[in-house]
Amino acid sequence: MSLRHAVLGVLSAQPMTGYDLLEVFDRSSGYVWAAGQPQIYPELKKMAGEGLLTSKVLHTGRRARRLYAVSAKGRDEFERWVGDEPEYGPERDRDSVRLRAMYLDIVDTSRARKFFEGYAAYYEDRLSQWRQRLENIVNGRSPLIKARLASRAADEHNAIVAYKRFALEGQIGRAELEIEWARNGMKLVTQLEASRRGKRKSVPA
Amino acid sequence: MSLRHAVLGVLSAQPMTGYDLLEVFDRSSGYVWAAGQPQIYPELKKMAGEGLLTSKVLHTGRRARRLYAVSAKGRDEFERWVGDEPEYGPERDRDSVRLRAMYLDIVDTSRARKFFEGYAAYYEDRLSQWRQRLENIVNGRSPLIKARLASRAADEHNAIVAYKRFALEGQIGRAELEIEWARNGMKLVTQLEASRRGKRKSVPA
DNA sequence: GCTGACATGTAAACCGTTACATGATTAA
DNA sequence: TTAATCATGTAACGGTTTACATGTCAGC
Repeated sequence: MSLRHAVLGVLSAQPMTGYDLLEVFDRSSGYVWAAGQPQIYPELKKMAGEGLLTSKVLHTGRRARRLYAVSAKGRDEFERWVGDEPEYGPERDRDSVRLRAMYLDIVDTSRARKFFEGYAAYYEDRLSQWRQRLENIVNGRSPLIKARLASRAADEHNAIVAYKRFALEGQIGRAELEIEWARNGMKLVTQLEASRRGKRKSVPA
Repeated sequence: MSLRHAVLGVLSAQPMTGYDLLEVFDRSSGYVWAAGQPQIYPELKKMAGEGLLTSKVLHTGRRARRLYAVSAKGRDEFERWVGDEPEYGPERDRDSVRLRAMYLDIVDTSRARKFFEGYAAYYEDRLSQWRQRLENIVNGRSPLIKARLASRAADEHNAIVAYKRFALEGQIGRAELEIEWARNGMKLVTQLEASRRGKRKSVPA
């Protein structure tokens, strides 16, 4: 149930519409929480209903848009959540990639190699996204970080940037590790191919 | 929807009851997929209904137990799944810990430190579980790996063990990385505490 | 007039979690 | 006899995904 906290985190920098939030939660944004459109709109409505958000309709040129902002209650709830001990749910102990990797012996080596290539490609993509986001945060070019810093005291700026940077460095480190794992996986496939060939040669001789 | 594939993977080593599977999918087993009891039993029933598993009731001494085994159809489905290109769903781009870490500036430093300590403790626990499982697999002491090797040709044993080992080494590497990240987080908290104290001292002077 | 970005939603299905529920067997 | 382990389930709820659905506005 972190979607609402992710929403509170983003909106605490700046009021936004559902459409704006969709962009932030898009997988390619480099943010650490992904969510689709059929999740965002109902959640915003629900949160407004619970008093965590306030909203008003804007009529600026284009079609009417609803702008959401964090209420005092929302700020409290977010602070409570960040400070609370996280519970480590079972979803952290579920990894379909590692699960698959355990059984690659039952498919041929070309499939196994493709599997690792795809995994590396996936994390290379994440890596570039996260690196870009990190850069935009440390050099203050991201509109969101700009708005956030503007709303906070100058002596807090250091910590605000430091934690965001640190979280993204964690993502980057993980991505690098997974890419390395995948590369080692490709090497393993090659080794297994060689040892199999070796055996086949020696048996018929 | 990997629970069924996790089940097929485990049962492909050896037929088992739901209760046995629960032990394997328990978070402390060091297996790479966690699932609870209200998930396992209905899923087994469903899979048997779809012809992926066969089952028979055992009356050996204790209370009647239902033993499940992978059918030919189940074996095919599992092979298909392992060989298929995985789709990388949005759940891979969701990390409530990193999300929280981004906003630690709004809580006091003792909370932030506790957060990182808890995260390190969590992965230290995982680490010891995975290391133990890895050891049991490479030295062939795990009953599951024994059964699996017994059911397969000798020239396949090498690859079977190698992939399982490699997957677990991936989990271990990730755990080590996360522990290091958490330790660096604690250092960051200390640094931020120091720089804040420094500022407070200099301002009233 | 059409395409693409803007902007917001609903419905059904699926997966997973928490809580509830039951009963047999074995060892202390 | 009582607690722990064995053994199997159901009900209600909550979160996520896929597919469906609608309409505006700007630029080509």
